[in-house]
Formats: sequence, structure tokens, C-alpha cells
Amino acid sequence: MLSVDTTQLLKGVLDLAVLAVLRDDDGYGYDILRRLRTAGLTEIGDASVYGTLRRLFAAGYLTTYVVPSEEGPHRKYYALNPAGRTQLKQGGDVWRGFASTMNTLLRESA
Amino acid sequence: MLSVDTTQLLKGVLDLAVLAVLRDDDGYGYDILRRLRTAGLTEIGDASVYGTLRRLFAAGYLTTYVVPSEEGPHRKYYALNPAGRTQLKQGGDVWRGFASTMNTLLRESA
DNA sequence: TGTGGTACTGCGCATCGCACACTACTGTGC
DNA sequence: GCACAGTAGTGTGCGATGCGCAGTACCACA
Repeated sequence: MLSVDTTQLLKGVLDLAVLAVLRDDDGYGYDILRRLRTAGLTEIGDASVYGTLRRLFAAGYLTTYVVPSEEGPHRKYYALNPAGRTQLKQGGDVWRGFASTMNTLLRESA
Repeated sequence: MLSVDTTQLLKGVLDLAVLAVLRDDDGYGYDILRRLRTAGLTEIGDASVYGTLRRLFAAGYLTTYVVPSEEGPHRKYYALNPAGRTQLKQGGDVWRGFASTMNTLLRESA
């Protein structure tokens, strides 16, 4: 409610983060969650990632395939398709522009 | 819905942006809106700014005083109080950490 | 009189991250 | 055999927040 909340900062950026960690290697939800947490987004919730993956898939940015595992439940892998790569690129540009604007605002203390 | 939406990126950051533009000079809503748009947040909605000001005030980060204007309606000025300055500082730190994490994620293309 | 710019309020909506509960499979230890 | 932890996914509903839009009000100018 008050105080600085990372949750709100994630809005609109989690999509981008998920696309980013899928750029070089396909991944399944649980693994992507670990990648994001390892990367520094330590407070991310599991439901957020699964939800994001479903949204990105519904939006046509990802393809998916199921792989049975010998050490647990099946894994639903996701992979970037061309539209996803375009989105990642565009999103990155928007992010950089936005971040740059914010940095300027925060640092104009002369 | 699809495409890259600046709206979502603002979530949680608008607070910070408003605190930032109030750091050096008090301001009233309409003026703060102009400052933010000038600074680069061109697509920001007026209701967002007014709402944010009310929230920040309710949270105890701002003081306010009304100044009658000779060329239009009265103006409700807002000013940072000590809690607001603390919040600005902390928020800035959180933002920089978060932005740094995202930049790393987006640029790990070897 | 009416049109446009200034300035603020309130209502309701859409998005999205998240907590929580639930299902389900595997391996380990009692 | 059974409880338990770790892995993996789905579905529901909530809360925070930016935004569109309507409404109010004041001023200047034609």
C-alpha cells in the first residue's frame, strides 16, 4: 500500500522479461520462474509467470510443446516465434526510452 | 491490448515521477501534468496525475495549500514534506536497482 | 453568447501481478 | 504402505493503479 513496491514496477515489464529469458533457450514455466529469480527479480510470484506465459501465448508470441518428464509432472515448454522476437525488440526499445526518461527525471537535481 | 503499451510501464513509477518533479518546486496538478509531459511522459492522462497527487497526499508524502488564481479556477499546490523526500530517495534507489536488473536481462544476448 | 483554455473532482473500467487452493507426478525416509 | 517435500501446472478472485469520460467552475476574448 505504502512504501516502495516492486510489484507495481513489474507491470508491463514482466512480459518483456519473460520474452528476454526465452530469447536464447526454450523453457517451461517453472524453469522460467527460476531464471527470472536468478536474474534479480527475486520477489516474483509463480502465478504471475504462468499467467504471463498464457497471455503471451494467446497473443501469438510463443509456440508451445509438452515434454514428459521422468522426474515429475510433464513440462510445457514455450519458445519464441518470429512475432515474439519482434515484440521483444520493440518492447526493449520502448523500455529503454522510458527508462531513460525516468532517469532524467530522477537526476535533474542539478 | 497487444503492442507495447506505455500505460503499464507507468504503474508504480508515476508516484516517483510526481515526487521527482516536485523536488525543487511546489506545483499544482495541471502544472505537474505539463511538467511530466514536457519531461517525456507525453501520453500521460490528467486523471492519472490528479489521482496520484491525492494518493500521495493521503499517504502523507505531500502538503497542500490552495492559491486563488486571477486567470482561472483556484490552484491546489502540492509540496514535498520530509516523508515525501525520504520516499523519493528510497523510490529512486528501488527504481535504479530494478532498471539495472531489466537492462541486464535485455542485453544478455552475448 | 459562446468558445476555448485552465483547473479540479468523481465514476467506472481494464490490466496485471499475486495469493491461494487444488491437481498430479516423482523420490525419500519412516 | 504412507507422509512429505520438490516439481509442474491450472483456475479463481482480489487489489492497486492508470485512464477515459463526464461534470463543475472560472476566466478572457470575439
